[in-house]
Amino acid sequence: MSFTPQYNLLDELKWRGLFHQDTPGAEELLNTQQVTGYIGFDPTADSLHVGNLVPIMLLMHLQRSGHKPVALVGGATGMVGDPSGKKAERVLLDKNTLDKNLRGIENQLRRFLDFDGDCAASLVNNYDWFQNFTFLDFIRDVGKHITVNYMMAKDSVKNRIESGISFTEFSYQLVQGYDFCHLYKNHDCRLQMGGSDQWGNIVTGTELIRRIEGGEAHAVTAPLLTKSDGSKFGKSEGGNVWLDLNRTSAYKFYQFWLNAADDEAGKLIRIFTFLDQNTIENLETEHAVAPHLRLLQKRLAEEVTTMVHSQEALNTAIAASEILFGKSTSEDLRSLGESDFLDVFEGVDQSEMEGVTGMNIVDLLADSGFLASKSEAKRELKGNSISVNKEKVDELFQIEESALINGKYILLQKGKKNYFIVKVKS
RNA sequence: GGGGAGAUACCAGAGCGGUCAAAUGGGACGGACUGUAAAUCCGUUGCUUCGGCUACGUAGGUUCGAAUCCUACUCUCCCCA
Repeated sequence: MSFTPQYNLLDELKWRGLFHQDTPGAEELLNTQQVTGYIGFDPTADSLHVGNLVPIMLLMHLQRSGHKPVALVGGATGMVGDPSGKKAERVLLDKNTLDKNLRGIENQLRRFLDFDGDCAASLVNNYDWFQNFTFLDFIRDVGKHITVNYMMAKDSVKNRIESGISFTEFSYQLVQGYDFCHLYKNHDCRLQMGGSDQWGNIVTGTELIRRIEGGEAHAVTAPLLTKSDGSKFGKSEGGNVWLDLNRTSAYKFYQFWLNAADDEAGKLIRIFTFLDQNTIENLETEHAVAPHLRLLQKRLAEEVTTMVHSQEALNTAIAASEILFGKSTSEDLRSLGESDFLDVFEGVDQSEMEGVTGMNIVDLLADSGFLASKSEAKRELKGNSISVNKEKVDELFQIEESALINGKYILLQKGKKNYFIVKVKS
């Protein structure tokens, strides 16, 4: 049986900056056979965040190049805790939280992969094969094949020898390693991918496959994403940027990408979109000529928002951005119908209040919950940073009936980027 | 077990009887400039009914007055065994 991939996966990952290292022979395998490869996702929250998008892209590329992706959710490994990259022991999640997290993550993963056809993806949960695996069986059948010396040599363990590591987290690599072994045996899975911090865990898996099954399996890792200023990727002022619309609105999601720094945008657009090399290089050329137009960031934000959410979500996000950051005025705001207004500000924090007319701006800012205290409200007002319905106001400003948009909304703003909506109860 | 040093705002770190809501730097937020950038410059960074009120590890004490002095406790770090 002959197999030709749609494209050379590793070459593709390399020019996109998604390649860190692989095991010898991985490339040949991928170019001559259809390979089933997997990546595991930790159920640490009930939603994935933009950082998880990197492994998702890896799976999507795997599938697009003609191979079969398996997304694994860590119902079992999530109970243990991966020490990789962690400075201290983690708190264990309870079963209920774990279940909720697993369901949330599974639903999100489905969106990115095609579960039909020749390259049909599958979704597995390692709890399924671990739940009836007894401790004694595990240490006899799996633990016997790996020495403690071997396990201690891993960076994830070595880095914790000084500060301490529980037996639980120490065992983690064996549990994950066995996943690979199980998938090898039952799904003919011969590749595991992941971030470069997963290298140690993955190699424990290939080692187990060699010793238990006498087989050969491979690893491909992607570099860990860091921002050029050294801060963690995927955080914005408001914390993590999630894929769940209830946690991070389409508007905020779009803004996250739009705000990418110039020297990051080229890197990010390679990693997080499927645009080809030519298109990206042209965009970069255009961007270099007119950086203020930020074509690169706009295209990046459009592509990713559409991929993760939808075209409609993108449209809303763009509309909201135009209103919030364009040269829109108080009049533009008032010309919006109520449903448009709500759509535009869908992702903006809001609160409900009554008896707002006649209220002083200081009280409104503090009582609505937009600012923490009246002192802060006064401070910001003195600093000329507060706008009501897009017009700067001072400390003496009173809320009039005419300030209500559509008879019930007031748009508060601190600086350029912080918005808040007060919904007036009548 | 013995000896020593320390605990100050988001972080680092001064202050060592009143003039301390607490220097300075970083961070954060805001303003100017700009491209919803970077760099730069400027401002702000405990609460308040604007009378005050709470705050310098915790609890007491000395004093007209304490972040500063005393006592106990808790925790952290260092050295020796």
